[in-house]
Amino acid sequence: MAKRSSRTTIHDIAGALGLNASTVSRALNDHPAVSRQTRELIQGKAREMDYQANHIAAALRKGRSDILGVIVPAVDRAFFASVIRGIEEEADREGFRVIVCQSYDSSERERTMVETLQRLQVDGILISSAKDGKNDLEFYRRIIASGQPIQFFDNVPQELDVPSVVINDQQGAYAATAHLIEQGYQRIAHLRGPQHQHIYRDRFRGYLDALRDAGRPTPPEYIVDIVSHFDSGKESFARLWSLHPRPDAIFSASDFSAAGGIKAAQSLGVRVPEDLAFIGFSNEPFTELITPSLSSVDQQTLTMGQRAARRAIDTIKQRNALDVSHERLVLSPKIILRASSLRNAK
Amino acid sequence: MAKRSSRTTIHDIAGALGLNASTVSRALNDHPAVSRQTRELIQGKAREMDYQANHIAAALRKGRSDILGVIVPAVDRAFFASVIRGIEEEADREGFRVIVCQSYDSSERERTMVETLQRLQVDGILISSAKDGKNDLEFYRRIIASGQPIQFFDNVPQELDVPSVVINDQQGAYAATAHLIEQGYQRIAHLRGPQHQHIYRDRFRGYLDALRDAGRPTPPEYIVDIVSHFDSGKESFARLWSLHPRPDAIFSASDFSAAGGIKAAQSLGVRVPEDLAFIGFSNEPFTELITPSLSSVDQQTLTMGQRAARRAIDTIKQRNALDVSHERLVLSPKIILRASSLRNAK
DNA sequence: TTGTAGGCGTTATCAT
DNA sequence: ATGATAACGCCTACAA
Repeated sequence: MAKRSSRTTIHDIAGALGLNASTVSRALNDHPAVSRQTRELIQGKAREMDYQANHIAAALRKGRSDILGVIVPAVDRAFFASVIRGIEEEADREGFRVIVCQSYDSSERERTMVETLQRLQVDGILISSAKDGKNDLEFYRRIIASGQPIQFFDNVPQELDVPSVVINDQQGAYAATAHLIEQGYQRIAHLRGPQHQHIYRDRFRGYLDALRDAGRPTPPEYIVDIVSHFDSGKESFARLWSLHPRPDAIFSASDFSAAGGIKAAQSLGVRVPEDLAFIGFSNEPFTELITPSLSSVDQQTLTMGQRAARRAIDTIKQRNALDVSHERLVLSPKIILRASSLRNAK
Repeated sequence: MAKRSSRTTIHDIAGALGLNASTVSRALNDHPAVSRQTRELIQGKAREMDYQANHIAAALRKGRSDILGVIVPAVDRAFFASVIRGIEEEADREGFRVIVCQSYDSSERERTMVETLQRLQVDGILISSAKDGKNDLEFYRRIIASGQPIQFFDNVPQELDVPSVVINDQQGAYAATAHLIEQGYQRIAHLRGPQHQHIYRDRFRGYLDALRDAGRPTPPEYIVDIVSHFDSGKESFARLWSLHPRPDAIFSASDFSAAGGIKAAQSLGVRVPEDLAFIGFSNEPFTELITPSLSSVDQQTLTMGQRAARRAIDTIKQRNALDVSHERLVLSPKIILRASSLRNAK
């Protein structure tokens, strides 16, 4: 091993000044019990010697790392990128760093990442669980029992009673459907996401409730199963358009499928929203770029990240105090109305 | 302080087994000089006692953390999200963790993040510099001189001779423009990004070169300055469409502006690509969702991340050996042809 | 093959 | 107000 270009340590500074390392440590941490003189002397010398505190050593000693670990399925999905942004903002404010890991929606990988983060001695872990249906509840229970601060958001393993921040999918779906009804649409179809995921079950339920509350029937053929993708929307449109009577509005559990549906409709000369209205879910960035722009349900991603981080940090700091945040925080989504569902828009 | 729910350490295991901590350490690290028997005994006990290695302690001792720090302007831009994914993939393969920080395009914040990462003792730093034009070259030079492995990607501070991975913007712009020429378009305009950023200067140059090589003139009024945004594209279209003769194709340095231009064109009944063709830059995810789908220049983001990480890791591992990676790696972009620029598409 | 001892850089607890 | 000392958990010469 070549000699590491060894950084200056508090001992180096102490040596150069004929002082003790502990004094230097105190001075650098603005400890009150150090004279103004020596503090300034030390801080000056530190700058001069280009001193960089060794966070690792401090973490080892203090038993905390001031790091938050975040696990999401993938950072390149707009939803998670935005939640992470929220987490970062809040963490920053509190002097925490953030490590981001991706599970690629594999529960096994997710568990590996949890262990990795623990080895790194992160102070808290924030997780949006992998959606492969293979979550190991025992694994999570053990973590929680161990006292390790952990905070879920977005997707929470089922039947697990854990602190979490989620949005009310059902409410969002209800609002979206009710909006279509208000606009005067009569036959409202639903592109339904995979029902083994509860977020999609909730969206389906919101759709049903809104129709029921409006006294509308729900012809089963108006409910089409999709996966959240563009092509899925194209196919679904074809299927729905072959029905009699045809639907005149579609609430899609996915923006991507809605966009696919719009494109397929337009290629047949169907006018959106005059002949067929669309509203999606997630408020993906592209929704305002397509023609017509796509109405959607915003999931308050920034807020979700901020809240999740704040709760995690609170838990970390109050390890011994009242444990305030073992509840589930439910955020209200917000429907964003755009051209694809507005009859009177010019 | 309440007693930390103290994790089990190698000493605990050693105690439980009547062995020495160093033996436990060796066994856990598969050191060859430990008998099969004791190794298995120890590893079994470790599992039983739910032992989690303390990465922090090991990092302090070994002087390495196996962590890579990444600084980007913002994780919620598709470009960076994808590069990060590439970095993660490669890092993962090599047993490195990744910490992601955001500069929000503030050079000052970027410097703060660099210092934070150094305090965390990351083994290497990857940066896409903030684009506010306030990069402190001296700051970077000091880091490089200090021997800290650092690797730039995408946006590199000017006049700084550092290891970096970039794409060839000029080449991409050239190819995009040449494609429009090939398709038979005669009067090709350019939505030009802010010229204080070299990526936009390069794109402009590529555009000019392609026209020159094809023997085409370049009427100055066909060059319109934009910022990379939707509305900017709308305005630019209006400006261009008022000219005589009107352009029949537009190469935009930004996908967003191209999308804005398309929307504005369509609202006037202009047909795309028959009356006016468009090609953008960046291959943003939404490009295939809008109507017509938008041709664009793909920036090989995943590859960029992988290469940058690989080079950083190589540097880290070869601290003493031949320093292979102080060069600039230039990736070739790839033009993606879609309906917005294809005359014969159905 | 295993044990001993020292140290990575910092902070907390004594004592002075 | 400052100094001395020990300890955080791990790794690695070196010794046995």
